[in-house]
Amino acid sequence: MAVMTRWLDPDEQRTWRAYLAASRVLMDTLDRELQRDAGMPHAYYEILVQLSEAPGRQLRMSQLAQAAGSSRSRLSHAVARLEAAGWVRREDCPTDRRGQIALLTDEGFATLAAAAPGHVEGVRRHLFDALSPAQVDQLRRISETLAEHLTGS
Amino acid sequence: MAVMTRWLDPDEQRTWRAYLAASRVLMDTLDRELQRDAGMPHAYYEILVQLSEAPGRQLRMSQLAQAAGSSRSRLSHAVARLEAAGWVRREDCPTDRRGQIALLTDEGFATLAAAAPGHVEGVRRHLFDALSPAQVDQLRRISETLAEHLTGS
DNA sequence: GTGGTTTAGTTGAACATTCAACCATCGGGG
DNA sequence: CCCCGATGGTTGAATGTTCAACTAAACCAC
Repeated sequence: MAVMTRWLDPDEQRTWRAYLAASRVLMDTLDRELQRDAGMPHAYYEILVQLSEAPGRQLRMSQLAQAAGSSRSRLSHAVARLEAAGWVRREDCPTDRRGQIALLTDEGFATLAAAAPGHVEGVRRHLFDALSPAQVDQLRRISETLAEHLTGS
Repeated sequence: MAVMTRWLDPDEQRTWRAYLAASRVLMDTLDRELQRDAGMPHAYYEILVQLSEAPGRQLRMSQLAQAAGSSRSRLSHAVARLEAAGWVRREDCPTDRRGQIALLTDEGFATLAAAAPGHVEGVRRHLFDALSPAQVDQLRRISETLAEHLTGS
C-alpha cells in the first residue's frame, strides 16, 4: 500500500536549506582555519579536546569514540595518525585485555593549547558574534532537543 | 603583543557542544540513510537536486558548485562519478569554450525521484518532528543570519 | 568448564574530499 | 593586435571516512 509522503511545506523547505547552507559553510570555515593554523582537521581537534578533559588525559578507545562522536573504525584510523604525529600514545588496558587506552602526550597537549585560542576565536567570530543572546539560547535548546531526539530513537 | 582570547562562557560552551553533537548526528544519520536507500552520499544528492531545479535541468559547473555549496575540485570529481553512474552528462558550453555544462539525465531524474520521498521523510522524522513550530522559525532565522554573516565576510 | 554470543578494537579496500599545480580560454589595457 | 591577469575547469596525490570482515577476549548460560 502506498504511503503518502509528508513533503516539506515552504517554510520547512526554507528552514532546511538555510540550515544546510549555514552549517556547511560554518564547519568548512572552521575546518579550513584549523587545518591552516594547527595542521589538523576539526575531527582530530575534537579527539584531542576530549582526551585533554578526561581524568589522566586518557580514555578507552570506545569511550573516546563516543565522546568525540566518531565511529570505532574512524577513531582507530585517526588515533593511528595522531600517534604518528606524536600527539597521542596507545597503552594496553590493565583490566580488559581487549582494551586499548589512548592518552594525550605532553606534546599533544602543547599543540592543543597552542591551537585552542585561535579556534575559539573562530567559533566566536563565525558563530556567536552573529547571534543575539536570545538566539544563542534558542540554538542551545534546539540542539539539545535534537541530540536527544536523535540518540534516543 | 599578546591579545587576550575571548573564551567561551559556560552557556556558549554548552551551546557550541550541543550544536556540534546534534548537527553531526543529524547529518550522519541522513547520510547513512541516503547511502543505504539511494546508493549515494548526501553531497551527491544535493547536486542532483540542484540540477533538477535548474532550467533545462542543467547548469554550468561553477554555478552548480555554488548552488550545491561545493568546491570546484570536489564538484569535478563528484560529477565524474555521477557521470559514470549515468545520472549526469557533461556537454560543452556553446558561449564559453572553457565552460562545461552538467545536465541531469532522465535516469538521474528517475533515481532522484525515487530517493526523494524517503529522504524527505528522514528530514522530517529526524529534524522537524522534534521541534515546535516556534523552534523551526527560530532555526530558520538563526541559519539565515549565520549564512549571511559567513558569506558576507 | 564448554560453547555461543556479545564487546573491543583493528584492518584493508573502496570511496570522498582537499590542496596545489596545471592548461586553456576569456577579457581588458596599452 | 598582443600581452597579461583573471576565470573555468580538471587532475593526481595526499588525506579522511566508511563499510564489511576479521581477531581476540570477555561474558553468560547451562
